[in-house]
Amino acid sequence: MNERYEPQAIEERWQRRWEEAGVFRAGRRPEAEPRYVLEMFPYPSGAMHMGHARVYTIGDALARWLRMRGHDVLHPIGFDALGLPAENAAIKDGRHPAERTAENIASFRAEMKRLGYAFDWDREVVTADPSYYRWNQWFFLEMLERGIVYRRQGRANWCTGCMTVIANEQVLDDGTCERCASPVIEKTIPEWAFRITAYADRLLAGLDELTAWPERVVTMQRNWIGRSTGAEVDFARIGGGEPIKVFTTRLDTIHGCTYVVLAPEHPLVAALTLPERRDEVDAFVARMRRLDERERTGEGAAKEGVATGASVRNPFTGEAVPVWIANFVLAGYGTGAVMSVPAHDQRDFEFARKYGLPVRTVIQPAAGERTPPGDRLEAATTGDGVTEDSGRFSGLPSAEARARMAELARERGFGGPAVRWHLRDWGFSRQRYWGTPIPIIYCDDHGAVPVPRDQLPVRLPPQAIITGTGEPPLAKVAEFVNTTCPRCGKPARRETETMDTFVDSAWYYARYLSPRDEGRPFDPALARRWLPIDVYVGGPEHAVMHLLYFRFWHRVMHEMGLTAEPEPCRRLVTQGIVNGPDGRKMSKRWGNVVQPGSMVDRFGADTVRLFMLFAAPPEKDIDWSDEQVDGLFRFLGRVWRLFQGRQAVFGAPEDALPRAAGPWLELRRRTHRTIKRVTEAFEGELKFNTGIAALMELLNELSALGPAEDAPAMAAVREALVAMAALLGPFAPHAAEELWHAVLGPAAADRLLAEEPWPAFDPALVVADTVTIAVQVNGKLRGEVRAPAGAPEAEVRALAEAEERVRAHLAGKAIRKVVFVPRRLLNFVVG
RNA sequence: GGCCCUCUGGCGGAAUGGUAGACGCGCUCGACUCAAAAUCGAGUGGGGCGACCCCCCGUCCCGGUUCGAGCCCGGGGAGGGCCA
Repeated sequence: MNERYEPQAIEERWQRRWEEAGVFRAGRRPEAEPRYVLEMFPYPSGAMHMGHARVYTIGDALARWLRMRGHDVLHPIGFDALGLPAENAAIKDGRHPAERTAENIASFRAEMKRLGYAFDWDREVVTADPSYYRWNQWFFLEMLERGIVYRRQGRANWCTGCMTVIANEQVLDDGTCERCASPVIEKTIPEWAFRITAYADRLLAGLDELTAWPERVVTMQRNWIGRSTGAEVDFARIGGGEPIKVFTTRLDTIHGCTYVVLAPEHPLVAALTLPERRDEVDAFVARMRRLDERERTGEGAAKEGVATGASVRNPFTGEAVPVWIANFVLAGYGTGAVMSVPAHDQRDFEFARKYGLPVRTVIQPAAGERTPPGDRLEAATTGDGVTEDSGRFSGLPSAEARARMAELARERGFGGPAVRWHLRDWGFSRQRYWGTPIPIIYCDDHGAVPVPRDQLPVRLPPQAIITGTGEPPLAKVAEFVNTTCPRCGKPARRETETMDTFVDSAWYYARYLSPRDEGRPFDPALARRWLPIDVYVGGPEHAVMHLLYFRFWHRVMHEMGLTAEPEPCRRLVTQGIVNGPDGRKMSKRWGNVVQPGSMVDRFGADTVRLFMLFAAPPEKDIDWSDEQVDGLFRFLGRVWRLFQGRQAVFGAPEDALPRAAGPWLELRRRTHRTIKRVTEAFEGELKFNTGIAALMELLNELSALGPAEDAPAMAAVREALVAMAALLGPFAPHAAEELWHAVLGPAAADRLLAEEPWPAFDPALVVADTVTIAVQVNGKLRGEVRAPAGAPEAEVRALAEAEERVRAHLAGKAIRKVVFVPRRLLNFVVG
């Protein structure tokens, strides 16, 4: 070993050795229990940043540890290479996204290799590669046949000048196009969608099985799926026509309904509106259409609306109530229409007061102060209670009223119990270039015809001109668009929209199983061995969308018989952000960006890795800290010098170990306790920071000891050194290899620590034979005594009472009670 | 507004209801050196203390349960996340 710790001198060498030996290839231990460790694959925009270094370091430590525990480990990596940022960058600098993406991937790959991640590079998957996205197309066709993919009418901003779809941000406040100043109208255009709502109940129920997912993520998914039970009722239109369906969770309040509100996009708006109200309504609707959901219903947005002049009949009271249109009702949720009960819903209350609509109290609290009549109400009372002024349903508890009223609606045929979901179907067509082409051909005679499977992949034409105007760039590539109908052979046009990139990330983990498979997306036999993923590490920002699509897709694959279990992943670890040294988010704007690459140059990969793991537990945010990093570099330097200074023990015979005594026996205990503590850092909650701290403690103790003179002492030191090198393996793998080989010498020259067994501790050595017991008087610490670990209460009490300080606090007081916790504490309760 | 999370030294963070502050950073002092860097050693929650012993206070605040609460329960505050 070198005299000094110089990471630059060793890291590359070990990376090469690992690669040559292929130690990180999955499937090398067919007899062993498999483990699949996965980190969310990166979107390679620009260079790798600290956030990436953190996820991959966390996953890598786990993967390396599992390998040392004897498992056959699958730890693959790939690149999420399609998508908007690459396309936008291409628009900006005029380069083809494929070119830039390839460069970025090469840079990521190099950085990852420099950090020494134990990836099985043979399985690398790049989603921009037609050999990957052809399977997106294949799944699309499968799902189309199963009715999971369908075509629906979506809404989009259509510029009457550019004759194309444009994004919300491109529409100016006056409703004209940003580039050509022509009016923008809302147009319904067909789009493709996944029927994820058909899986809502299963996705919800499946959450119960995800016991090793962070509770936060499970809750977010539950809220996003958002099951609510209530009732649907029809409000008949006065003057006839299609009734207005409303969904409500508070049917018990319907006798207090004083108006009905529709979303601006509700299909009946135009038909309902009286001629004298039309101008005002049209203006309002037009204005609302230009705002997205957030702007309409968000914090700052005032509740506003307009009356249509029309009325509908409350099916329970027979009363006519006015129909309004308002910004806070969303077309996509429920039926796009709500019954408003201002007395018992705050939003309805505010709206009613603003527009002078009547307020009628129909619920009284079960106990306590009565709710005043509507005209004297200051705020809505929103809780359940007992109905009043509700005809034959008066005097019922809310829950019972709801059930009975829904039942009546069902009997009479104007509604009934209903369940609503917040979850919407997943519209996945994009008017973009850099995505998976949707394998559909439009024929004048046969409509939308699926591309036959043997013609996949439908490749992205490289010559597309990318403009970012909203019109699909593929539409301009004649060679791509013009084709023939697979059914009749007549000229036909290809679909020019591409798929959302969430499709790519929905199933990539399965492609890693057999990445070069040309006959199917992956090998189901391998899926039975490796899936579900044992640990999935990634950022909490993916808690809802990605992880929900990922679960959805897996369920579909499960139904197709491709996977054995319905859920894709057993355990999820969400890691925190790496902020700049100033505690702010790393960004060019703050000038606080620290590149992992430059840190590897300065300190070596091992120090950077140690920092990521030592700064805090994985799920917490951390601030980059040069001082803290310095400290970890120093730690490795101290470890290095320790080994340097103890070379005399490298050859010590193991059989002398049992004879270690005195401080050397204490050292052995410390060694075995350290093994236990570091092992625990990987089990259950991940606590790499305390695991590394335990190694630091062992180092401190070892450094404080004088030279080992006899065989047992030398053997004890050697034992500690070997353990330390091995325990360091998952955290600082390069230094660990070097140190481990230094101690073991030529005998181990052809072995690699990376695949050695994880050290075991001797249970007899982790329990101390003498313990320090705290002595309290009335719960306050007044001393401590040393006693044999198995000492009975009486013996410890005698020792404690002999302590002067304890005696002083006991003097003149009567001992009422003594609490004894073996090995830990003795508490005198005096009075 | 709803749901959820967090709050411990100067800083990052440790603590199965049982000695609060492990470990690291920073800082102070010392050793080595002509000097510096590097390294090594000692100290480091606040207060009463010149020093020791010792005592008091201390985990956002208030209350409770308990022999004993950073941890459990109730109420409040501040900060953050997600959703609207």
